[in-house]
Amino acid sequence: MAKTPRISEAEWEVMKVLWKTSPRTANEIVEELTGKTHWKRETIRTLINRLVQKKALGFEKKGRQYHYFPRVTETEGIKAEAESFVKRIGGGSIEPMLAAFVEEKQLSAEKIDRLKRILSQAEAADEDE
Amino acid sequence: MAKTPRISEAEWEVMKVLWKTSPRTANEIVEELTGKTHWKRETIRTLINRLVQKKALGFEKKGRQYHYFPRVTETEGIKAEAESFVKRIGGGSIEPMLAAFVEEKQLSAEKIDRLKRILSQAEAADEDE
DNA sequence: TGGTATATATTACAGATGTAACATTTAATG
DNA sequence: CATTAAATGTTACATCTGTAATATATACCA
Repeated sequence: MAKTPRISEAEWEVMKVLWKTSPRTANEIVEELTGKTHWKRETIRTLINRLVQKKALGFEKKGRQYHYFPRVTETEGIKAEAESFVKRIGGGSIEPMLAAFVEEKQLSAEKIDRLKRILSQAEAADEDE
Repeated sequence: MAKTPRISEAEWEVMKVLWKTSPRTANEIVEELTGKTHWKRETIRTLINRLVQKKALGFEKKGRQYHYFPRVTETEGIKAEAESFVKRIGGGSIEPMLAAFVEEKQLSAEKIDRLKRILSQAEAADEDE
C-alpha cells in the first residue's frame, strides 16, 4: 500500500464526511459541512481538490458532477495520525494522552474493554520476546 | 493557565531537549540536536526564537548568553497534542491508535499496567454517572 | 580602545494550510 | 442553437513551517 498522504486538520473534516457515506458530490459534502463549520462553499471545494491531488480522494465523473470517495480508509488515516503522534512525543509518557481521552469522554465501557484487551495482548507479546 | 501554544513538529524536538534538562544555552541545544537531526545551527536558532515568541520557552540573560527554559510542561504539551488528536478523529475509534503504540513497542509492561489502571478508573467513573 | 569572536536579531524563501474570490466549462432550457 | 445556471478549475493571499543566510551587537583580548 502506498504511504498515507498527510491530511491537514481542515481536510480531515472533509474526509470524515466521506468516511461516513460515499460517494458523494461536492454539493453534498458542502451541505454536510455547512452548519458544522463556517466555511464557504469555495473553501470546502478547495479542500476537496487538495485531497484529490494528494490522492486521499478519488472521484467518478457522472455527467457534469463528480462523485467523490475516499482512497484512504478511516483506519489508515487514524493510524497515520497515531504514528505521527507517537513519533512526536517520543519517549514521553502516553498517560496524559489516555487521560485526555478519558476527560473527553470518548470511551464507552465497551471501548474500554476492547482497549484493555489490546493492552493485554501487548503484554503477552512482550513476555514472549 | 494560559492556553498551550501550538508547537510544530520541528519545534517539538527543541522542547524535548529542554524538557530533559533546563535551562540550557542555545549552543547546548544545538549541540544536542546536531546528530539527532541534520539541522544547521541557524535552523535550530530559528526554532528557539519562534518558541520564545509563542511563549513556549522563556530565557534569562546571563552576560552575553541566554539560558532557555520551557514555559510549557511536557505533560501540558502532550495533553494538548492528545486533545488535538481526539478532536481530529472525532467519533473515530481509537483502537488503531493503541495498535500503533503497540507496534512501535512504546509500551513496557509497567506502562501497560499504568494504562490499564487508568482505563479501569475510567470504567468505574462511567458506571457512576 | 579597537578588533575579533561569538551571541543574538533580522531577513529570506519555498511549500503547506486556511480561507476565499474569480474564471471557465458544460448540461440543460427556451 | 444561444443563454444561463451550476459544476468544476484557476488564482489569490496571509500565516505557519521547514530550512537557512546574512547582519548586528557585544564581551573579551591585545
